[in-house]
Amino acid sequence: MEQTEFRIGEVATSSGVSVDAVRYYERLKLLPRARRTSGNFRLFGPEAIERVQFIKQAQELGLTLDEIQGLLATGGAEECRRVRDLLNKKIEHLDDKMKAMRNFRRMLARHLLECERELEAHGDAACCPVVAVGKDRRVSSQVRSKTADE
Amino acid sequence: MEQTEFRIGEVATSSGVSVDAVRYYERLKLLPRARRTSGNFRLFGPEAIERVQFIKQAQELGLTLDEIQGLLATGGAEECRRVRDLLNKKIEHLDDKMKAMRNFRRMLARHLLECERELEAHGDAACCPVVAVGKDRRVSSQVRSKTADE
DNA sequence: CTTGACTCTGGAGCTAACTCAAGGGTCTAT
DNA sequence: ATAGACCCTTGAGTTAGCTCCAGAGTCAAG
Repeated sequence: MEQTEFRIGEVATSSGVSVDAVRYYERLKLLPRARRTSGNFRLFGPEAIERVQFIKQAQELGLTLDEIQGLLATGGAEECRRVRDLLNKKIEHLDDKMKAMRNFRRMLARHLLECERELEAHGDAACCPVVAVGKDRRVSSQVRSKTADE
Repeated sequence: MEQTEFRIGEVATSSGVSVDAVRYYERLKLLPRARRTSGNFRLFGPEAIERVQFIKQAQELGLTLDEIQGLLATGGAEECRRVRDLLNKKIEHLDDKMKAMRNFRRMLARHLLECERELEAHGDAACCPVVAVGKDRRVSSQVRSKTADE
């Protein structure tokens, strides 16, 4: 039969974080306070595991625990609207980021190509061209006045 | 005529970081040590600005200064190969991340939809469904044995 | 009822990436 | 030559997100 209660260690290992981290999340209210055994051991439901995994995922994409916190509502209509707005913002943000990522990827790929051409051409005498990174980007306009415009 | 020398403040403001950060990058060798005026003021060339911008970009995509450091070679063939390999790894990594991002985006979008449906249907009596995040993801398999397999 | 693995709390310590402060020089416009 | 904006170094402080520790209690198996 399916297990429905988990002690902190199980939650931790089955979602790939430390028990300390789980307690930490609880302190920050990213997890609802777990109920306890008579001996004061935490008992989590399976949704806790899922939530920890959600947290990890979101984190890897650069959200802070604070932002993640915001995505995890528990309330009624008011809260729901707030979460909806946040979701919208976050999605937009993700879209921007994916675009930036594609650009950056292109840049790296270009450097990679240069790198390989250089090695091909000059072998052990090659001189890595990646140093002059960003060579072809418009930059340093409006750096004119040293006493900058307020 | 084009300006070709910049003091630290110009580098900082024109690439959107603090002067402290610029000095910090120099200490970490993300920037080559700048030459100095007779009065010991740093003088940077325009490539410093570009490099700082590169750093910022990379950072926003989740690279650490350490990793970025690795991408900025200065050496010969050996180094070039190292950078090439790193570039390859990073590109692969970026691809993974973009995929994860698309998934996460989909998840958020789904939550958003639920959120809106709920608000539509129940108005001010709505109860945010985002709490039960990750509901439809296969999870908590192999959480069987409490004394985990080493 | 003992043993060994697990858990508890509270608080200190750690890393990354800065930021701030003190105390003192430099530069340039007037 | 002086004011005010800028810069120097050294070193300490900050925030996020944990991790580690001590000292003590709990739980399941044998």
